[in-house]
Amino acid sequence: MGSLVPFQDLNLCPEPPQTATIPTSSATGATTAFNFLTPKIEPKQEPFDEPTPTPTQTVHQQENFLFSVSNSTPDSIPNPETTPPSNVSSSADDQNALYSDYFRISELFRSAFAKRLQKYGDVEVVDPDSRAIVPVPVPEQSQLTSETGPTESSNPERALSVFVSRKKAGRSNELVRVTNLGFEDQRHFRDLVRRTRMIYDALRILVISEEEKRTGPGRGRRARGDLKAAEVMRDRELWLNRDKRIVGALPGIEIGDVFFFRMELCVVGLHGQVQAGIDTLPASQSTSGEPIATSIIISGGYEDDEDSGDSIIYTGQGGQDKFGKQCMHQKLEGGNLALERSMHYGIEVRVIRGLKYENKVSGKVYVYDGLYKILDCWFDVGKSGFGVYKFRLSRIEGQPEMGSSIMRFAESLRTRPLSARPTGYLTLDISMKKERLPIFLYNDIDSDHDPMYYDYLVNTVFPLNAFGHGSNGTGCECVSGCTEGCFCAMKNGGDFAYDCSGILLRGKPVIFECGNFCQCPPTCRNRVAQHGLRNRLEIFRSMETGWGVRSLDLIQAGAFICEYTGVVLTRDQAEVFKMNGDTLIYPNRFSERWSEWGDLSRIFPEYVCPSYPSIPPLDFAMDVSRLRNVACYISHSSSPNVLVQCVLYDHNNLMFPHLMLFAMESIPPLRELSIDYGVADEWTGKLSICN
DNA sequence: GCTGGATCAAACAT
DNA sequence: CATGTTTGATCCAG
Repeated sequence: MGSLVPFQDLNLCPEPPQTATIPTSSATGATTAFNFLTPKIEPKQEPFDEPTPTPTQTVHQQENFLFSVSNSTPDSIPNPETTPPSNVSSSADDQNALYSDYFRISELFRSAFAKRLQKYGDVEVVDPDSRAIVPVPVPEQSQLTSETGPTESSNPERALSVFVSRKKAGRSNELVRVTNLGFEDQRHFRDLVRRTRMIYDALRILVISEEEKRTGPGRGRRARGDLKAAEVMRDRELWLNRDKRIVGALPGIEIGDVFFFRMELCVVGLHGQVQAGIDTLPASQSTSGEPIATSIIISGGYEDDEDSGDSIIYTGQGGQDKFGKQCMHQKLEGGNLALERSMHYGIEVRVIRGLKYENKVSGKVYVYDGLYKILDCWFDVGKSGFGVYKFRLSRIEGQPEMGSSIMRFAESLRTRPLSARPTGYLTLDISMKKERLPIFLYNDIDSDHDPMYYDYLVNTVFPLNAFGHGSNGTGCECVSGCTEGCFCAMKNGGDFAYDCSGILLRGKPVIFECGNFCQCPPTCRNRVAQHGLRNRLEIFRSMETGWGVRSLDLIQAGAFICEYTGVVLTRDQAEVFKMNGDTLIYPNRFSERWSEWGDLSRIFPEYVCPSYPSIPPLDFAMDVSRLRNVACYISHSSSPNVLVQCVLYDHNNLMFPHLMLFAMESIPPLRELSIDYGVADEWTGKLSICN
């Protein structure tokens, strides 16, 4: 173990392609087997060429060499990433207009939601009066209003205040259930939710950092970025699911999704109350004049709750003083009445659990745990001696495992891995203590030990001449840590790339972290990726993706995950290695997901986008044949949850940046990580056809 | 349309 | 760090 193995002896493609099954119906989109112990992609065109547009590529299966990429006519398979939904508009001009507006979420959602549901999904209007669920067609979508946005502001400082207009729209009173979404629609809504949450996070962090800039660091009360971001998005009608009151599952939201703020739940429409635990269609808006409950949050605020996972005894609301002590009897009104009525009509409720989580300084994280039926309702005397309403809820069967129990399980894995999972671990640290946190290797499905046979490479190996290029003495002199406007901040375009807790604010062509030539301490906020792992990772074996990577910790959106390491080869060197059949990575192929992260200018044109210096295209390859790190086992997805960001810190040669991986969304524990390797998307479909 | 009350927040002070 | 305090935003009922 741990010794170098000649590449001839390596079995890089141990699995026949037939066993590399590609999921075709998973709601998470296509996480496919693209890493280096699973089928190898052999590009036909020159590796250093610009990546060809994905719609023109398809993948064919070959006899002994697995797969190859070849060109085909562009019209073969439309790429959902670049092709606007075909059923949304008819004329070419409309298509173009829609495409250019693709990222304007509100319009997209309004049109896509109404029309897509009409075409693919069943929308049922829930009618309590008839005690039946009646399918009805979705009303014709109203004309898109083209708003004239606020006048452009050339001053970035003013950008935030410009966001807020005074237009408000309430929630809809139409009670609806969404079912039978096709794969494409699931993926569409998933991307929509993902983009919405990304905007929310970017805005939230922006508000906090702008406020900090104004008042100075650590002075006064911190701005409530969670509230402000939601307000801005509501004014811009960027909240999801406001035009329909959805009962049951929400399109684009999966069981196990984790949210960091209550307002985030409002923004995506999972739960519309800022503080209240029971969300309802209010009596005043219900056709029957009765309130109907749609979702609840169980968060530990009521002493009479009893939560055993699949079954819950949930206490109604009310009867508490301002400190949360029961001080009077509850009444059968509002949310309590709504839960009773939902039980009466057999309407299921979404359940969200609020959990304390160590990574979060205060407050809670919120996990969507799926749908529950209300079985029973009674009036009881609570622990404090006052009357409370109680509801017995039971989880509907056949749903994926609860996110909250996965989080509990991950917690036990972190502390006592061997007692939580006695068998299956091949090693409890494949990095052999080279990383600052151990990386588990786990396989409970076959006898493959392959990752054990490589030396672990914690830092990328650069060519010697990488350090020769103008790298002498260019650093800051901030002895007590970098501040706004310092030398290193200017190198990054005036702003640091990270917030104070190391969250990536905004993707850039390259980030200049402080390094050897800087006077600042290791704790400087401009040093993030160079410090290595912050989350405990695990390489695991799966039926779907061969080897994959997941985290035992909850990863916050924008957080650093790990570096993608290897031995950097120049173009000439790569030619030689390629002939050896070595496994090479071509960084210029990675899809540039960093450009999406934190970029508000696509949504808010008045938000002035700082201009970045152009950097030379990535013109190197990386050898991972013998030395590699955990990143090499991350699977490919065309709708990934991890992005690649170039970072420099130990040298200043723009030709050879570090490839650093950051989370594109909140990633729950034990959910597989994925990168967009930039390979053709269609081979997902092709492979499933071939198989 | 306005207003006030209720509400299983979130951040900070103690 | 558990508990209290402060500042909130939204929704709904009247």
